[in-house]
Amino acid sequence: MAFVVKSLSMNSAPSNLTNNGAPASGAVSPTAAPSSAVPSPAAPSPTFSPLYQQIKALITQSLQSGEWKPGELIPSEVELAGRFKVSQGTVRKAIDELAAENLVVRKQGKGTFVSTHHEARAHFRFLRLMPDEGVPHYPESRFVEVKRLRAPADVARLLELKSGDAVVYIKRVQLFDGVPTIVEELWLPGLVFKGLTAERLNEYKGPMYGLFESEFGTRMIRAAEKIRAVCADEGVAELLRVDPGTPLLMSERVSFTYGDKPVELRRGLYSTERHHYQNDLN
Amino acid sequence: MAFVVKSLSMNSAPSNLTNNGAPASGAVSPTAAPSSAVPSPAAPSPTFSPLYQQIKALITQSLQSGEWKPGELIPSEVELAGRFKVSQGTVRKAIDELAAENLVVRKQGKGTFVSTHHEARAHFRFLRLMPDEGVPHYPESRFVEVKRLRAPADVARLLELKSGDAVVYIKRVQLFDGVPTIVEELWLPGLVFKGLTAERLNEYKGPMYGLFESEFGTRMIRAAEKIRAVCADEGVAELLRVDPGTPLLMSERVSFTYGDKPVELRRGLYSTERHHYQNDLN
DNA sequence: GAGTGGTCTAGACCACTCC
DNA sequence: GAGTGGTCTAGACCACTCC
Repeated sequence: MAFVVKSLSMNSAPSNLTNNGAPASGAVSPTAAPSSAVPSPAAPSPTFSPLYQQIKALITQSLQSGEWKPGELIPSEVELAGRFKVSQGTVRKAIDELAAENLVVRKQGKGTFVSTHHEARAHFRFLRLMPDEGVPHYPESRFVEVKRLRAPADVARLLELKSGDAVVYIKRVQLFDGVPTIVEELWLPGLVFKGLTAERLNEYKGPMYGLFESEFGTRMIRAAEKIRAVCADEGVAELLRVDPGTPLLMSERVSFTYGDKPVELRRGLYSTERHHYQNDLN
Repeated sequence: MAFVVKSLSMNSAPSNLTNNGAPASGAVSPTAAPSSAVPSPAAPSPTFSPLYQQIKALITQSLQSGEWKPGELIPSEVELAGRFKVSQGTVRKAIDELAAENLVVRKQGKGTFVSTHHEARAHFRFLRLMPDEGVPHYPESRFVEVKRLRAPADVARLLELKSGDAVVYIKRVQLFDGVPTIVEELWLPGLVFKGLTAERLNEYKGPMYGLFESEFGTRMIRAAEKIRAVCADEGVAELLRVDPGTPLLMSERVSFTYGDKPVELRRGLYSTERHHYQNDLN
């Protein structure tokens, strides 16, 4: 891993949790008990945060620090409840939200697992281009260019870097059933993706996010995409084997890891002759 | 309303709820009680459905039937728990899911409200075209054509009608700050949208989904969209005041009401000169 | 102060997986 | 049979709204 995160001791009771909700731990009996024994704090905290949100933040830190790695089983709800000295219900509510955000996956009877990009389930969460006919599948990659350069101003701004900071630049073509369909350029922070080379990319089979997760300790957890229509210029037309002037979808995507930190800028051109961008509005 | 839904009597105890989960109502005391008094059913139901899902279905029926109308307050959790003879926690879990699906909106201290398209919050759930600069706002509509016709085969298929069934056809241009940006065609089932005329559309201010909800008892609750890039033909170019051949986004959207019933087909062409289609991948 | 949704606990039992 | 997440209950108290 390229970065270090101050690790919390998860094994000691977290004495800094603030229970500004319901009955204090251990101070309650099943029959109605006077709660006046517990002195209430001076005033309701202005930065009120429910216990389960605090637990969620602690679990997220363990995910981010790599204490529990992608694909691994995390401790059971009962065990986490014991560690954090809260009820199972509170842990459950924290994990519910993490599952809704796709950070973990629950499997009844087995346990809760850290999400990973190394599974079919995850592949189409970020790739929205679907074939008009036939079964969706993952495209083949051909890398056109991989190099390190200094971030241009617009790239630096979107990645929250300083203009001129080192970035890794990647250009590739993606093919479905041998038909070139996507041309895209990527920019990644040089510091985080030190050692990312064309060789590493060519060796690796499967989505790049799997490689980023396994080899660079960086998990993409959400992305913001802006889409426009453009015409193919000559260079792109050649790569996609279409006529210059053919209309293409243009996507600009910024992907974020933990803490809403942007760690990838991707600009793609999609041929929509035999594919379409699928979106469900819920 | 153009259709009739068999209404459930919500005021009588629903005797057909199946509690195939935990302790039977009223058969449990706080101290460990023998549960053998409750005879277990012959075998675990093959179509196992948790109680809260059954409650959710009952609430959804009340929403669909118009017993609780868009914008209105629904009964409190405590009251619903009493009606359905379940705990507040079970009602809460049912409503949690309905809120996640945007069918209802919870407001702490006030109650739970039926969602409506008559509020700023809802407007941008289906309109994803955002200005490159400035604050998002709702476009002005100019109706080009409104007529009734027989559904072509492709339209009938997507709306789950028979080819030749009556549909309402609408063509309009939408303008942001006076600049024509969207041309779209809509097809609606004739039976449901009886009486929808150019006059009604012109009188109405605000998003069409608000009109559909208030005047035709049909609420759009989700949609599936497919997006492609195309070139403007001469007719569209004139309406959008762009050069013929200009690249445009083409969206085909099918919208669904309760029960996953398709009730609108919309085909739109978007100019992305000063706007972009915004999508967040979570 | 009364009513609403929101949080938290403790405890029981179920569905499912793995041995 | 033991362990996991999933459901359900009852009850307490909190944050927020409205009067």
